[in-house]
Amino acid sequence: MTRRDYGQYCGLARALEIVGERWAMLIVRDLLVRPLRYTDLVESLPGIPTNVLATRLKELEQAGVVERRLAPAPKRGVLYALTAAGVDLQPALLALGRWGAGQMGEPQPGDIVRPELMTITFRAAFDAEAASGLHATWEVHVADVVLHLVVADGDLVSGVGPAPREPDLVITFRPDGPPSFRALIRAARLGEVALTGRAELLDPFLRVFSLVPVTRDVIAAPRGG
Amino acid sequence: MTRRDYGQYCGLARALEIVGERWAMLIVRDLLVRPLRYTDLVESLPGIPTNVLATRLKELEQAGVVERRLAPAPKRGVLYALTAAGVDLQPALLALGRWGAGQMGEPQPGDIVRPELMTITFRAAFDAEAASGLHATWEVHVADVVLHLVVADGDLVSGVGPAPREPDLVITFRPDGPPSFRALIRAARLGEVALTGRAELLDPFLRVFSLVPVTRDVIAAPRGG
DNA sequence: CCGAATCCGCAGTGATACTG
DNA sequence: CAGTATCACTGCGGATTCGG
Repeated sequence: MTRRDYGQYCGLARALEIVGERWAMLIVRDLLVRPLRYTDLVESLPGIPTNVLATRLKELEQAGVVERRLAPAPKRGVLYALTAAGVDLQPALLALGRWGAGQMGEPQPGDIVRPELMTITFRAAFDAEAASGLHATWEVHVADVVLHLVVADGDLVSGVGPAPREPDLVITFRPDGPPSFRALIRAARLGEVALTGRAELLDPFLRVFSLVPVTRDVIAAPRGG
Repeated sequence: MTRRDYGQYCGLARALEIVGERWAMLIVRDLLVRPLRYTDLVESLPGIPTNVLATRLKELEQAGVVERRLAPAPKRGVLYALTAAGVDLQPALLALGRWGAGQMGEPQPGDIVRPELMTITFRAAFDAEAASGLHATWEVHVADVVLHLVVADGDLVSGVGPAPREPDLVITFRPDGPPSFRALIRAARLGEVALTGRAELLDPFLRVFSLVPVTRDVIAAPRGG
């Protein structure tokens, strides 16, 4: 058994053999936002050694999670993107992120906070049930970054950049401290964000993106056998 | 930043700092079946160095994921069990397991297959929608291990040992090869399992525990910003 | 500039032996 | 049963260098 091989016939063990190494899941997370070039990843993952990044990208490509693409016209080069199997990691990744969010306190001084990642946090926080019957497009402006959120009856599309069509409401957040999702929600609750458009869509926004603790599954009571 | 610290304010990064180290998730997986003693874990995780196990247990205890308990009367000693926060990892762990299951082929010679883990696989495979309105108790006998499954209208309780009440149907599987979940389902589909009780509950069993690929989330199309 | 490869020191891991 | 102790090894962190 190689170092990374667990030697068990188990889906979880298999998953960890593929994306369980250090930095691997964070690479997938960043690529869930959009395809990135090598150098984007380097600055997007503060502290990652370049040799480790290169190794992970090869391993993930080998495993069919990531694929190399040629970047389109203006800037030639390589783009790293998720394959379908890579995108399929999203539910697991969001679930892990939700759990971790519950284990987090306030941002520590020195913690990196990148507003682009809110794209993913919005997906993790999205409450499909609360959004049933709702149709709305928001744009969130935070720290020079523009995000868009399109909710259509229980479905969410979130990404960086302006909305594909005129947004119903633009929420502009000028944070004092780190531009985190929490800080945004806090400010929005307190009315400390600027609104442009249909301001009545702020309440649905807060209801649909709440990131409350997930309901706890019941574990079977131990019992002799 | 310490070695295991990612220095990012991100739920996923935080989660990986806690349960991202090698073997950690597999320890949590085994404790989701039932509390175990140190030596149970050693044989339950083939190949784990005992010093690594001891280190992980301390780290997970420190992080509030695992707690030490005193074992009850007949056999004194230490039991390791999940805290509420540890149990909360289950949705993420099952999601990762489902993804990994889709990346798996047939068991390799040398792969360990432990039927107790089917407890977890049943939870991962459980289709709550397909189970709505269904009330049934199954017992699965496979390779000297007894598992129970209690479905009550969209809810599942699965564990090792006999069912808490008389099971509606007992499914006995005597595998030729490795006693995996896949092999069980395959055998059940082909009628190669022994049934005791209400045999008409085999079909619901197969509908509710299928482990089909999850529906793929749509990723936002890349767009300039 | 992009996309790495290379080198070094060290921390985390694997394997085994040993102990209260 | 429930862990420590020891030691070789490998992967990681950090920095530098290199080719297109």
